[in-house]
Amino acid sequence: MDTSSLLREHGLRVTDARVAVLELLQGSTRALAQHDVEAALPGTADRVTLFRVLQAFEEVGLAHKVMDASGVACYAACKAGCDTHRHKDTHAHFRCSECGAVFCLEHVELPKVKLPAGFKLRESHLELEGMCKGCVAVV
Amino acid sequence: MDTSSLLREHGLRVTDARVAVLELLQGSTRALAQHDVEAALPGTADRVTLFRVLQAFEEVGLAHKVMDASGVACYAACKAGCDTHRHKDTHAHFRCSECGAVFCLEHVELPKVKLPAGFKLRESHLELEGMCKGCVAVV
DNA sequence: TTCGCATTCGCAACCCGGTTGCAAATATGC
DNA sequence: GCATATTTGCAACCGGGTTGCGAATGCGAA
Repeated sequence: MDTSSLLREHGLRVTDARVAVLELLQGSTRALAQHDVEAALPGTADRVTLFRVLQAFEEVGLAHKVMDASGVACYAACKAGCDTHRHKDTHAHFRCSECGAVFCLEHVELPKVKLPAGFKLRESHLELEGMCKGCVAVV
Repeated sequence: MDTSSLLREHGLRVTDARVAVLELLQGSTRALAQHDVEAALPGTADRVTLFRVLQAFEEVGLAHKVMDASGVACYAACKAGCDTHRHKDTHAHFRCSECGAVFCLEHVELPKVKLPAGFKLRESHLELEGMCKGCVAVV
């Protein structure tokens, strides 16, 4: 599926900024902060536009949003199976404590947890922390 | 163990702000944002002081820091077994999507996960999301 | 191809949590 | 009670996130 069709299919108009960002996300193994996107696509769009593009992607189910260790939002392209109302909900993330990169891990089984009485579970996310391949290599 | 001794034991001087904040955290079932602490202890200390108190608690192992859904830091008193260099590392948090509260869950088993080649795991955190007792009751 | 309208963009400005530098206040050991 | 290292409060700064609004643009219809 090409990028433009993918955008249209999710109800978004096709613009330079959106195409560029979506392709960037799709080509990345890690989740990118707005900051990273700005750096990777210099001069492509205003920071507000990037903010809105990423926000829109999350709303329509084109990208996941995940917080890095310091609380800044990072985005990763969704795989097929996500849509506006329901993102793939069993999802794991790996955060590198060296470089701060966030990686998405697919196919992770999550444990059953018993919650205190009265609590209702909706989603589970497993957050892993350690060193990524690149940083292990450097040290 | 009383609060003052606990502070001294962790190498911190005993001050009004620290005692008040530590007791607040210990008496709370949920993790508190700096904002919450300010609201709970009006006039006790400047926001910078609260920031530094919470920061100090985390450094010496008196409190855990955990991000809420929007990336703001929340703190919860550590149970015995945490120290300066090593916080209890298998820990689960429950975030209420209604009120934003963060609860700590003890005694949760985490699954083994196989990471991509070259990655090194150090800690795991399970993040659960849903509705807390109070919010379920309201709806 | 051109037109019209709804959407999107860029800018300026604002908000808020987090953070620092520094001088005044204070906890602690003697 | 004194000296000193730590802690506090203030003012100010920072950066990510967010909004309002007029200008530019995508896209369906003519």
